Amino acid sequence: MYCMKATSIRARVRAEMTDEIKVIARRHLATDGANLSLRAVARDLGVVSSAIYRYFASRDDLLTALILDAYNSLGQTVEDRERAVERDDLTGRWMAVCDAVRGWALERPHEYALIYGSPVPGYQAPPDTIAAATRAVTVLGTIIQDAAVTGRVQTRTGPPAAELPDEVAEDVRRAGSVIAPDVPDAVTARALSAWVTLFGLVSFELFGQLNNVVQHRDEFFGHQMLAQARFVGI
Amino acid sequence: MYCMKATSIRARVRAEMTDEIKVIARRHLATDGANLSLRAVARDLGVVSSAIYRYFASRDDLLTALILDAYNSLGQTVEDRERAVERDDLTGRWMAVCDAVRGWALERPHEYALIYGSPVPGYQAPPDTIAAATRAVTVLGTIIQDAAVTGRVQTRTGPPAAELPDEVAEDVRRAGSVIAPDVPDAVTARALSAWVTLFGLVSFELFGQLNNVVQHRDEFFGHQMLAQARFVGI
DNA sequence: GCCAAATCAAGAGCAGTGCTCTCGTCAGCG
DNA sequence: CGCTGACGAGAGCACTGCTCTTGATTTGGC
Repeated sequence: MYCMKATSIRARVRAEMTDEIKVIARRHLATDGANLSLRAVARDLGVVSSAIYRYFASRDDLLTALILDAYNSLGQTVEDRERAVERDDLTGRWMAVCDAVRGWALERPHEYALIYGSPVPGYQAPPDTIAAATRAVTVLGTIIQDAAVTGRVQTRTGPPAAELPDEVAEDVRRAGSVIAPDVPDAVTARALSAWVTLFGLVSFELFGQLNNVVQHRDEFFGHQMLAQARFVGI
Repeated sequence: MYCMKATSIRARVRAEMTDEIKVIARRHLATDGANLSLRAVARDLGVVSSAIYRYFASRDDLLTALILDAYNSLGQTVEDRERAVERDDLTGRWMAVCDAVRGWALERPHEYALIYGSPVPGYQAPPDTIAAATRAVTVLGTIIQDAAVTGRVQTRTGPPAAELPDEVAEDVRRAGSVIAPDVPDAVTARALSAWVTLFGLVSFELFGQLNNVVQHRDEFFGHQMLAQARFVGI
């Protein structure tokens, strides 16, 4: 019978309502900026403001839900775009990741700001958030892992680099232990650096730090990220 | 006579009042986070809220003033710290800049977020703001310029790097033309990349993206920035 | 030295916000 | 089929940014 469905009717319409709130909230985020108004969302939904509180305990709760969705959306996008590249094309895979991140960010600047901009006042990252945040960087880990096991990673790029201090080696090893265990620490360290550069550049572009400096955004980004690939050693 | 002073008494107390408002606003920024309340500032100042509007046309105006001050404070700090290093020690000068930026940011996280985090909703950068924002990066430009004129810059670091596309070379040349005219375009491009990495890393640290990943923040930062110096070619 | 003019702080008030509490209503569950 | 729990509406509180008016105080020109 219908009533035996895994989710009761009540639970289903509740989930639908929750989704609808998030959709409208995202729309408001895209137009009005970061200062999301619960009351405005309620108005758009044709409902009184207090009704929202049946679904989200507070405005911060709503924002947290949007943050989680954003991390997952970015992660999904990166995964999909990277998967479409031939496995052997390591540079192509890295560039696909970079383009996916930037493209996603340019399409949803306010959602990007939500997760990679200044954290909201009371910024506590729930555990499930950090799991979702890991998805994108995991893709990068897989790339350098593949590079390492197929012996196609340069361990020495550039002039005699500084040796890794023990503390740094420790951090780097722990960070790479799960997804990139066969990658030399020095390469993992450079990959983390490239990761930072990727998001640094996207943030600079989105937050206006490149205004009046860089005109050809696509070409500049592409070149710098390619240089990062060479720097990492793939 | 006293009355002949260049600034009238009125103008002087006005400047003092303006400063006092900014000081209290900065304090509120440090404690309460980014959502600065004009009324709370007025309360702390022992004045009614509408009185603030004699000195700042709006809350955004106050924030803009704080942003300008923050840029100048950061620029001043970077300039001072870099000046203290011996001119010939190019790596030391670069590291001093990096440490100055990070130290300044760690001391005033909310002011850093104000200028390098997500821009406030209606984000229009007044012309004087971009001038102040240039101070810090100018120091970096001077370093690579000094490196270039003394012939101590590696133009080829690492494996055969990608050639600079014309559009990128154009942007890079314009960016470096004033303060670093003798630096090869490829080096300027890498310096810009290092600059992005510096602020990317500071932002990641401040905005919580390094939580549960990097434990030894000082050592990690120091190593990565040293690696950037090598990457740039100094 | 006086007086008009400019400047100032105070207060009331408006529209908006997040959030809480209460109160009928109605529909899904047992 | 009846009950109970979830639900939306509404009022209300404390707060916000901002505007306007009012009365006091200072300033600068005569």
